[in-house]
Amino acid sequence: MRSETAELVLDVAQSLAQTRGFKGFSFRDLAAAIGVKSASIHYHFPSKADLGVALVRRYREGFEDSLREAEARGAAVPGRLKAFVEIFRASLDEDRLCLCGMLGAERDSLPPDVAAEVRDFFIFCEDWLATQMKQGRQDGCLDFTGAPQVPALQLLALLEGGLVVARSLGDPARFDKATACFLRGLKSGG
Amino acid sequence: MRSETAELVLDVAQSLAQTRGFKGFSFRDLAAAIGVKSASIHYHFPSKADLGVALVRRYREGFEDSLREAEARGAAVPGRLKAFVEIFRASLDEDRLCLCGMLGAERDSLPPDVAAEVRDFFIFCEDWLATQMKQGRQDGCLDFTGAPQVPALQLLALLEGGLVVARSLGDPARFDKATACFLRGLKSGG
DNA sequence: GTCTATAGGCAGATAGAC
DNA sequence: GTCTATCTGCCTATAGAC
Repeated sequence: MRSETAELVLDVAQSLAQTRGFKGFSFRDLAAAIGVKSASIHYHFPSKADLGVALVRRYREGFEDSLREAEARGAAVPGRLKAFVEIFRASLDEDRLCLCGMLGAERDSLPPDVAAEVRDFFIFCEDWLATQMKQGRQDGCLDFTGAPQVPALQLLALLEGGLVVARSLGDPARFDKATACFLRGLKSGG
Repeated sequence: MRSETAELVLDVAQSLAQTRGFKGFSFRDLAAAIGVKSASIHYHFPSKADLGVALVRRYREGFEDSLREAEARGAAVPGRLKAFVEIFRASLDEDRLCLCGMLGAERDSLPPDVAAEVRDFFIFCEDWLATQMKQGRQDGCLDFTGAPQVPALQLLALLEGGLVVARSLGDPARFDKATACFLRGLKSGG
């Protein structure tokens, strides 16, 4: 279990990391935002690398929870893919990137442990998506040729890149167009 | 005309920006790499914002030159799209991102002038790609429904995101699979 | 758990000699 | 054009009181 303050720190850190990047916020920024001194942040997370690892791990767990929930709702494959897309889309509403899209870009200036967590996140996404693609084709609701890994990778890349481009242009609609048409193209008879 | 040293500075800065991000390199880094002192860098580029603007502008001009060259070669639309993809792919060979993919992610911690140049870059790419898509459909070599802007955006996002994911996973082949299959899907009869 | 205080380093930027 | 020297400010991180 993590203390309330530690969770608050992670909330603020995530928001700043998704907008400014890992090097774009400091312990002082976090401290000021929650009304403590930076030394207190170090009490909860000794180093910035520790904070980064916790940040990405929690982020991935959030993804896993959301997706499990979509599966538990009994959603079929297209609904599950839509749920996946909407997690990304929600970031855009707050003018943020995917945390791991941001950190993945910054890889070479990241503490190695953090970079490893980002890698794990992408692997998780690719695996989950590939599983859905395979299942969808079996169910007859998706139509594509070749390995399920390919549309999985395409969707993941489209989402990560779509956030960057749409946010840079200040136009979320561009993200919506690109992703909606991609999903439509995957559907059998679409 | 820019001095030889200034061009050298831009070369090093571009390489570092594509790997570590804009906040991931300093005037001292650039100076050390080319064997001068940081004050000399300030002589050529008074502020880091000035350097950033010059960097992105030169990058876009390089794109424009490469694409004009592909058109001048008499390449048809599929060949032109391939040329576009290969500019991105070349970054991956050096374990770099697209400069504007990186800077676009970092937008909120960028000098405003630099962010504006990045926006211009994306607009240019979208326009160029949309023009190709439209032409390709007229020529009968591309097959898609709806506005040409949509596959243009999809390809741009796929490339930017594909670089981040593939580089994060240390596997350029993932970029190749995703992009090759996307281009194949666009071709009529494919 | 949070504080004050501080160490030690690196950042962008400038002044002025050569 | 490049240099030395320096200013000012921010960063991560730690020691030790409360």
